[in-house]
Amino acid sequence: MNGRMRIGELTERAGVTPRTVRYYESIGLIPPGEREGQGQHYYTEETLARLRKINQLKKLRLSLDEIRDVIDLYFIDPSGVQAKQKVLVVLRQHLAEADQKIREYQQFRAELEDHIERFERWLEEKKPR
Amino acid sequence: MNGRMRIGELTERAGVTPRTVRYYESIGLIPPGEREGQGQHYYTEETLARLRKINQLKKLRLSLDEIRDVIDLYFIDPSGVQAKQKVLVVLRQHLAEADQKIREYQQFRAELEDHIERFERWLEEKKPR
DNA sequence: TAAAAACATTACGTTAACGTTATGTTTTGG
DNA sequence: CCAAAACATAACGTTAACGTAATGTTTTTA
Repeated sequence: MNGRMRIGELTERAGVTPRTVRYYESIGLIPPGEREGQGQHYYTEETLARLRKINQLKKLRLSLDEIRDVIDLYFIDPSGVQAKQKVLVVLRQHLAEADQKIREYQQFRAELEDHIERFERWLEEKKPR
Repeated sequence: MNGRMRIGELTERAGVTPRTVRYYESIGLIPPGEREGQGQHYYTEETLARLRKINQLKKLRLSLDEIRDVIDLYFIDPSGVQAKQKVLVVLRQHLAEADQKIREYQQFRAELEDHIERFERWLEEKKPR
């Protein structure tokens, strides 16, 4: 009933797979589950909370790298102000990148139309029979 | 002089690296250079022409897979009509995909702005000093 | 107490088109 | 003829976030 759980409960409650938990441990996104000697790992409610926060941030399309840069703030400063300020910076970057991508694709699109027209004209000229 | 050359001349004239030539050979984009017994490979003018045509198609942003589907036509049908017709189909697909990408990024962009606004308002409310 | 769950660990696979060592062989120029 | 180019081959690296075996151990349950 308390906050001590094995990976099965953790993953079920967090909505992730064991593979994901272990991967996050391996990259330092969440603390490694404690273990008694060898054998299985035990996790806490705080780790569960971390996983849920990570999932929220993933929905905002933050990468795991970006999440790692802000996740601790959520637990150091419970008000969430500092974390959200930092996330906001990232979101603005993403916005700029999205704008850039849109411009690139529009540019590519224009070139494509140009090529297509050229091809069509070339084929028209070749085929007047 | 004639059309018999080793990889050095081939790559220099085609504007690619030896690695690229060997990679293309390995995926069947160009015929393997002939060799006498063991040792070095010799290439022909036609292979050079193929490489140049491949480069042209790459400028149109065709993938190597897509190029493989059309490259032979350029040498089977010297008029180029069939090849260009096939390329045209690919270009139109790319156009559709570009449009799709643009829509996706615009959607993402809109969501981002939404999130950003939310964050800004949340931070405003928290900080009324 | 023995079989069934659950868990742990290792490692390959996923996309595209080569770049970059590392090492060994062949050809060429003086 | 020998050193310097040029060439050949094999194999790892590159991006992100895990999925998916394969195999072995621990915990739970009947």
